[in-house]
Amino acid sequence: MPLPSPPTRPALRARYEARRSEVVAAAAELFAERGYDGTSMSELTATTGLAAGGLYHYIEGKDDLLIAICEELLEPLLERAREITATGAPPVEQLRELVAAWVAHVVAHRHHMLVFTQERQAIERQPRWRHVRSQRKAFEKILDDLLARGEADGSMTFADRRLSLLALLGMVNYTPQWVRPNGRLSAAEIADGYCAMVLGSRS
Amino acid sequence: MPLPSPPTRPALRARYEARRSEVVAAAAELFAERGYDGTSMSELTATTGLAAGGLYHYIEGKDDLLIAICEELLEPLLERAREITATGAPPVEQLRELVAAWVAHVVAHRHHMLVFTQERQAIERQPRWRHVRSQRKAFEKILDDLLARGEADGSMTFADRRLSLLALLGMVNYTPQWVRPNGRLSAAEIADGYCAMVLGSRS
DNA sequence: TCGAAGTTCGAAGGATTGTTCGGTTTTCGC
DNA sequence: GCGAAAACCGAACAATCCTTCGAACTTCGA
Repeated sequence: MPLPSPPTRPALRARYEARRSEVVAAAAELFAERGYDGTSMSELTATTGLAAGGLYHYIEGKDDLLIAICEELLEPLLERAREITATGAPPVEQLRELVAAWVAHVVAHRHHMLVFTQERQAIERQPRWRHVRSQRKAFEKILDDLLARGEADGSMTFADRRLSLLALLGMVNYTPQWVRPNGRLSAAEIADGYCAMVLGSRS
Repeated sequence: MPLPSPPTRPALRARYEARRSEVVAAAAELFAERGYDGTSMSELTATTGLAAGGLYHYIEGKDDLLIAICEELLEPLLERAREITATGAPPVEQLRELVAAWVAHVVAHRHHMLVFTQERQAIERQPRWRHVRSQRKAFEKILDDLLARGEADGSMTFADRRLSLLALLGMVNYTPQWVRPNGRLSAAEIADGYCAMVLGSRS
């Protein structure tokens, strides 16, 4: 079952998708602030300017928004990660590049990320959540493989590689909870700091 | 407004508190699994065995449970942190001790911790949430002061002390999302790994 | 054993929520 | 400018959900 009424005329398709993305962005901001279950559809109609009926022109339901937020967040990140690991650069350089892109992405899409990390239970009770899960798993595997290659060629040393991976995930996932736009540290500085801790601070 | 009917007879007080704590524990497990707003009171009556009316004998309302979970989690942790920092031991040793106690606490109370970290929005919309906030702030200040003392006496080195603090918070807060009872790593091993990363892995 | 305090029940109420649907207005292609 | 597709409205619906309340049952102290 696709969207309630996706336009068939190609010329209108772009406008439709843009408007839908606006709705998803508004939902991300609201969900990040009040929580998924804590946000009512009437709050969403208020911030989008659309009435109830108009809103459902762009989404299948409230669940749909949650999945859309996660996919909008994970898809470009996963693609960038695959680009970086395909360069053939040394593992340490790849890691620095990947963490930099990752942190920048997380900071730029704070609201999406907050929903992704804070609404795990709400996401997991959706029927379509398995796709989100597979995307997250794929990203974590890219990271783990990268650390494994660095460990194998001796350019990285870990007391416990899996723990270092989990620690890195923890640091980055926590970032949107404290980072502010125009904050003291840039995304690149934050990423550098994280890499230093994971790699043992021997630059 | 205290609880609906706290028993005045001292002999019954203990039984009452114990039963209440059971209810809070059951709520913590449910909230951790399904989310606060995603859990209905009827699910709570099902797992506690109490009917609706009996349940409200021990709690003021659903909000009360959320606050109780946070306080049961933070109070003993904060007390332990104060004990450790009052010993006068060298900062590095105090940090190792504190992180070990912290991780052990987080692992032992996974469900409470998951509610505390995942239901931030639900907590912040409660009227009584300021007490929880002050306890969290107090704990973070203890940690920050400890790092500051270590930096001051030269026993610790940070590229950016605040970033190291936030990274540590991220690692530990993320732990309950992946840790399993009887998992591969003990709480002490996890804590050691975290300390090594924050302190620069020069043991 | 008696009376009171404590505990539990479960149906009912009041409020909110996500979603639908018929109709109206706007926009686009020709 | 005409007709159809698209966009939008908003009242109404069905389903939950949290909480209350009066009554019944159990336990304790004397």
